[in-house]
Amino acid sequence: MRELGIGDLARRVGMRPSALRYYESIGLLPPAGRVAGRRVYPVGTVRRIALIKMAQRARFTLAEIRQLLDTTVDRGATRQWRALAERKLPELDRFLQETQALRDAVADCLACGCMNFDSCQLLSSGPAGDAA
Amino acid sequence: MRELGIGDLARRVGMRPSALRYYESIGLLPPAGRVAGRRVYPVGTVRRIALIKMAQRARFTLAEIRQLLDTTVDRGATRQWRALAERKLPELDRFLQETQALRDAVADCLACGCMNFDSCQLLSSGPAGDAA
DNA sequence: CTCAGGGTTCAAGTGCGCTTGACGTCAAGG
DNA sequence: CCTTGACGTCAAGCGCACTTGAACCCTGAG
Repeated sequence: MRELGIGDLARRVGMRPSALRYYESIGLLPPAGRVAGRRVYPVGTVRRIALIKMAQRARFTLAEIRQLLDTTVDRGATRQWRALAERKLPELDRFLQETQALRDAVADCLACGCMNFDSCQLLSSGPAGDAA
Repeated sequence: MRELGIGDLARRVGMRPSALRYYESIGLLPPAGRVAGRRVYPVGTVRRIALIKMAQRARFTLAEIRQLLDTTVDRGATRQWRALAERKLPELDRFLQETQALRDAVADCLACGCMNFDSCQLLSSGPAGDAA
């Protein structure tokens, strides 16, 4: 079975058909082929959706993900994809750093013996530079 | 100046007053003191908001953040805060791992010479375990 | 005194990421 | 033949995190 109906696909990727239709509607998935009016997806779609979910977990919006993936889909866009990926990398790194900082803050806080996160001494200095 | 009006506070933390009122309405900020009907905030609120933003950047919902912080605010809740923090730590770690994985995937992909993220060979094996 | 510039409340609106509902079509099975 | 069930479309709804608008009040500078 090299093609999947929307229900099958949805089950495979753990989403609802409505979500897949929605993705198509916003151009995140290419228009599915039709057989008797019904959508049929090549199995590769499973992988594409896995990528989407991956990027989503990293806080990319669907619009961003569409850019990441859509710079694609036909030939030629390699250059564009690379440009975008290179742009995204530092963003990801920055985000990772921030999150790591929070993680460490929580961990330190636990180790520090303070009463709670809000009142922790360790955090008084660091986390978010004030914006005055 | 040990107390701030809502406008001042908003400016300091780079948000709009409406957001601060909203935070209060959902219990994320304790009810501000009032002077002639107007909210006044102790300067410490700046720090609290910095923490909120920090946690937000790490994808905590405001409801979760409220829990993280509210286990607080009066005495006694230390135990609770610790329990919650300990619960959150692994979540954070998991999230960090996933994000790191995405970052690496993008980086590898750039290095791999593939046409785009979607078609990258390197990713064919790894990212999201299928759910069939 | 006046009035501009904040502040107050409450209800409704916004954008994102979907879901749900109403209604319709079609193919397969009893 | 008729029903069942999965699929189709389209519009509306939902939860989150806020913003905006309408209507009102207060303070203080000119």
